[in-house]
Amino acid sequence: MILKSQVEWALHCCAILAGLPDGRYLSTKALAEFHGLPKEYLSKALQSLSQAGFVHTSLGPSGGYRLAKTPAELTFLDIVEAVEGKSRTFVCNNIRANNPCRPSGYCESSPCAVARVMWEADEAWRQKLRSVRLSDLVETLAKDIPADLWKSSFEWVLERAG
Amino acid sequence: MILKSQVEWALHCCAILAGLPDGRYLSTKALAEFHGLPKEYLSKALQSLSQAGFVHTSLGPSGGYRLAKTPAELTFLDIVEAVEGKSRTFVCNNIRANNPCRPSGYCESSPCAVARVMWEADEAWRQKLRSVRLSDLVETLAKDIPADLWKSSFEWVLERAG
DNA sequence: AAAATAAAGATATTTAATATCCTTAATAGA
DNA sequence: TCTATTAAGGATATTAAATATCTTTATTTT
Repeated sequence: MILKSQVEWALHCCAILAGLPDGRYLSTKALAEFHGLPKEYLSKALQSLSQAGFVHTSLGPSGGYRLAKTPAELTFLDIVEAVEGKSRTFVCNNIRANNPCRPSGYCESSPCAVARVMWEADEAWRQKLRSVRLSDLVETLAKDIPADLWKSSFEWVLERAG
Repeated sequence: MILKSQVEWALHCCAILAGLPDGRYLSTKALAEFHGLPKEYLSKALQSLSQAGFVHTSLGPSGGYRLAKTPAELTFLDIVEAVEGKSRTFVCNNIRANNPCRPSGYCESSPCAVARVMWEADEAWRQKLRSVRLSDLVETLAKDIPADLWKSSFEWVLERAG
């Protein structure tokens, strides 16, 4: 069980968009080039963010994406769920219902105990993702690299932002 | 991203094995029949548990599986990891390394900030799974179904246990 | 009018999950 | 000793999901 690589892409793209000045847009092409990703496929991840309402889009030359919310209003969970979907990572097939000793017509009152635990773990995962904001990520990313690389990266981005 | 259904199977099988009297074994055939699962494929999940050292096996007629530890010594995480593997659910492809502004030869000092958060969430998931023991599951399962169904189920199992 | 863009649908390609089948070695019981 | 039954593991097939690529369309800026 491994998350789609699109999750990683979307998080990095949002981090870049977070640094974009108000009113400007960054295209799929620029985001793909900056991260060394396949443009067409990255586009699908960005479409997911758009459908979830986390980015605004603009058409035509100088079009592209910008965040629809402030970086403090966006969490990891928002972005992960936009790309990966909101369904739980454990699916209960209710195999207890196959127990040959069951009276026919017997019906469970509650979800399977196995599923309940797995879903609690899933929720712990989501809770952690919910607790980290995009603004936290940007802050950490900035600390992790030399200031001049940070600066030149945003110059590179701004040259391509419409 | 969804866990293998074998995870669900392994957890239910361990719960049954937890109720098996000392020294007795339950075969793949019986476990598959009890849960309505494909015997050959379930066998692979049980082999994973065996390789991880959580069950003992016995060959020949009246052979099969029994737990290698007490239900209190086995956690959800043990069983999930035996079947699903221990690798993290988020793989970092280090796409920050593709940043065109990077000086060649530049080397990161720490893992990517995106990955660090995703791995913390992964760890929260594991921590929750680590906190629930097989004995807890058995207790809950027993509470969830009528006592007579519980009893007849174990009679069914014991009739087939070598 | 021309060029660039996002969106979305169609279609491959690759990888992982889900099986099934077969052979081998071990073992219990007749 | 013989037979039936078992786990283990390898080989292979099938199905579903992830990863891409290509094309068309509508929109918008210049």
